[in-house]
Amino acid sequence: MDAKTLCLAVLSQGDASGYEIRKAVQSGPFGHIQDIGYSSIYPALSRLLDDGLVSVTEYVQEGRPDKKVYRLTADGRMALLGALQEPTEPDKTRSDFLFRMLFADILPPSVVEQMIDERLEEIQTVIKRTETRTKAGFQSTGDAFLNGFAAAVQHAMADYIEDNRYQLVGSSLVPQRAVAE
Amino acid sequence: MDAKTLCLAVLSQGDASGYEIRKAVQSGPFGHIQDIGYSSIYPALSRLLDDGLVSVTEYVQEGRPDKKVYRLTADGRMALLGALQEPTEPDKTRSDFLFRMLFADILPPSVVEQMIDERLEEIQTVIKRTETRTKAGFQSTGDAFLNGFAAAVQHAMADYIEDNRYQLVGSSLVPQRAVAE
DNA sequence: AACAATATATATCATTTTGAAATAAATAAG
DNA sequence: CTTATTTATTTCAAAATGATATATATTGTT
Repeated sequence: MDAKTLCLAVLSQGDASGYEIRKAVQSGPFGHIQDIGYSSIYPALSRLLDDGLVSVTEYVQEGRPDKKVYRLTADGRMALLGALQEPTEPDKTRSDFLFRMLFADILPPSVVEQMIDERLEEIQTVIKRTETRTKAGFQSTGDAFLNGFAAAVQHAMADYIEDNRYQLVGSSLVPQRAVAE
Repeated sequence: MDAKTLCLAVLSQGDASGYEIRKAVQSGPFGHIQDIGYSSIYPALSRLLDDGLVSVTEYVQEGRPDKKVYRLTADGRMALLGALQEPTEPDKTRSDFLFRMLFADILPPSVVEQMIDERLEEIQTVIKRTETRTKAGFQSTGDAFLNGFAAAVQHAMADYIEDNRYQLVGSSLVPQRAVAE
């Protein structure tokens, strides 16, 4: 999703500043499937404001920039509804980890081992996060669905990696020291 | 991975033109985890050429632009090796489908149904592609690992969606016409 | 108590990436 | 015979990314 739609989506769950939108995306249900930085959020909010899809209230603060809290307008709500019904593009995954595994043959086994261990830890972290969220309860059906989805996929990944890592490291053609001979 | 590294990676498996690099990424093992368009490839190749990481041979053709076939240089091979050992950033998924499922409550059930069916079909397509690739054999250990990984994850996703779709559609709070009042 | 780290909050900039279109002919499919 | 696909590169506007700047309150650590 583009930054504008993502902002609309977050705002549909409650008013928020740009800063808070970021937090919501990072730690909320969107976290598994989207990422966004300030440099996308703030321009997006400006354009949404120009287009009348959000309104803003400025809270003067001392010590930090004034907080601008955005709220979805009726038009904004319609725009979100519209965007949600546009054709979906296929899911995409970017995996630095798998990219490297493609070259496991030419990497030192110890490096491959470490990458695998790190990836497994990452997965465990995500799994724990989904469990925490499950215990905390869900705001919507979709939220629950997504959390379960994430858990299922993460488990499948961890299982596969654990069951097949030996293929990558066991068969390496480049033992750590043999080359020098 | 950035476009340059991805080009180096493809070229490490054999010489190729920009056009062929795209094809290789689309249909090869990279396909599951990377995507790249011409508008990223060609500038990347230019920069790699400037940096001496690839060399080029131009084949004059009639009827279509001259074909420029790129080849990894020794420096290029080293650069790839280096890039592969840089710290990996966490995997990322972008899912238009899941994004929409978060809002299943406020979408017409028929629309949600259709999105789910389409997504399941997409998954089946990917599964078939992995099966084809499995039968065709693999170029490397990593290739086999990745194919199996993709298969495992796709199956997990399909299973989860099939087992839990009723949650999304059964419980819709917004029957198709109620909003207008 | 002093100090470091993190959280709050927005803005901006250069670099990359993306998606689309322009161009043009050969080849495959119907 | 006509249409669709494949081959092949280039270019452009729009969007996203990552980093940095700014400045203070709050929390955590020794």
